[in-house]
Amino acid sequence: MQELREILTGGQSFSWKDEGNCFSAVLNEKVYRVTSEEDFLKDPWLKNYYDADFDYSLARETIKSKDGILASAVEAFPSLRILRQDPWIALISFILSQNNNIKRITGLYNALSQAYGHEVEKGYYSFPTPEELSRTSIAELRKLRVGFRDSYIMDAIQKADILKEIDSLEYDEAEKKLMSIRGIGKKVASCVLLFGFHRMEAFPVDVWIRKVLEKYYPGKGLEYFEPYPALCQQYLFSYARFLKLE
DNA sequence: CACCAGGCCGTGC
DNA sequence: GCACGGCATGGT
Repeated sequence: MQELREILTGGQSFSWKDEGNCFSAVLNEKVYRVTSEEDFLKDPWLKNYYDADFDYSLARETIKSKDGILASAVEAFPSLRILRQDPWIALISFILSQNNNIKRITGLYNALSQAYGHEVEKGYYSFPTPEELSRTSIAELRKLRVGFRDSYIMDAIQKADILKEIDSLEYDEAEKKLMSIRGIGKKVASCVLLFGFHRMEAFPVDVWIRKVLEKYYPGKGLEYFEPYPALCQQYLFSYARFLKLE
């Protein structure tokens, strides 16, 4: 449970709710409830979502051998991984994420689900599709307290078809395409590419990563984290928040 | 009251 | 190209 908490509610996905005795999420038109890694492995859809076929133990060994900081991060969060989320969900999630905290991002995610998604099980709402969300307006979004992100969400709805092209594009082109949506800068684009399209070459730099890089990796370029930049980034993100780096 | 949170936009240089 | 303030909201 503690292992799963960081993966499911640590800032890469906002779909999961900590129910106390399990984690639940409305995905793939149903409510999933999990308490352990095995729960992901025994369901085909969840197994893919959990990125079960990737050799994380090999990656961990490689990353651990780089330096003491990464070694400590890997030890602290041994089972960390990159979930394979839905591109649209990742897009809106990380629009909500800017200048915001994880708790409130999750709250807004749930507010959108209740308002525009559909009830899959009593009290459990799916995240709205682009079509469902297109019923909203700037005024309604403001009522849900999304703040200045309202116009960003509206533009993302308009340009949702962009997501269909991303898989066929090189990273830089895909990034540029996503950044043509209002409110999508380099950081949000990298999160969408990583968490929504599983582009493992992504390296999202947020305030926490910025602090880690300044403190522990001054002067180092991102090539230092090859061949697992995204995983290194995720380990450092969790570790920085764990340490409450100042 | 201040400052911050998985940032981005517009402006000025 | 880079630095800066503004931006909605809720928490500390």
